Amino acid sequence: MVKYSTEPLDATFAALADPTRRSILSRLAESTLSMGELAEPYAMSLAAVSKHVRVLAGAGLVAQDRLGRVRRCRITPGPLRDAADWIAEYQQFWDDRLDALADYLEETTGEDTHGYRRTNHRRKP
Amino acid sequence: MVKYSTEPLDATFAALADPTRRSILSRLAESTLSMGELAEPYAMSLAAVSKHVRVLAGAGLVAQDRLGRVRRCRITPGPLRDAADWIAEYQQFWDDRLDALADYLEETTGEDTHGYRRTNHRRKP
DNA sequence: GCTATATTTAACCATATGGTTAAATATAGC
DNA sequence: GCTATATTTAACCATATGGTTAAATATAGC
Repeated sequence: MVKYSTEPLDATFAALADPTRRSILSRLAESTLSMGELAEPYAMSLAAVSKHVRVLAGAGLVAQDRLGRVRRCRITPGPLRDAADWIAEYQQFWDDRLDALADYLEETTGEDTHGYRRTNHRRKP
Repeated sequence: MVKYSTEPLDATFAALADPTRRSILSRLAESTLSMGELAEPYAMSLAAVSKHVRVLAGAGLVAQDRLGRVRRCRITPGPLRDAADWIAEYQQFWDDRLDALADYLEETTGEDTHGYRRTNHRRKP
């Protein structure tokens, strides 16, 4: 119903969920670009691209510097680190797939190991 | 207007953009859980949680095994790896912040270095 | 078979999202 | 100052999202 907190991670992941926005970030990783340059390759209006940049800026992923009448965009990757850190918590799962499968089988066959299965594994190798 | 491709990354990042869904993933990283167990801590209906799990399952992040009338959910982290890989492309930016700032200043002062600024830097240390 | 339990599905609602075109704003440059 | 250019903002629209309650479905267990 209501938005709970609009945590930074919400905004970051939501910003990354759109292919146009990922493309924009990817291009800004190569060089800074004005709005016009940014919009050129996409089959949508400049106004639409402007909105996408606003979403990225709202998530703190992009900043705009005004140089005269042109707005030059650059990437500000801080929030990406937090997103990467969040995901990294799960890295063990794709590192140790067989292990995870073993745990899963163990669990579904009924053993009582509530919540403490992978305790002795290293989180970040 | 129309959805372009609904690429896997779109679905993955969109799924991660909701705090309830991140919480669900986080809990499923500890152990598998039935729908009822999953829903218990949240201030929303079981139907709402069921929808969240559907979104996660649609993104390939969660699978459900039917054991009688109970659906036991488990994490399937494959898509997380792809998301992490996507983000990792930008890691140099938060690794080398000062370097990036230098490049930015260089660019805004007008040097013609189109697109090949960070060429000699290691992408993945 | 009947009843209770676990879960999903349907119908609905309010708000968010991603796009449009047209108007507004601000600086460039003569 | 006037005109062109770069960009944003406004008003609008269709669809998606995240929630609700009520009904439907399916198995458990006597």
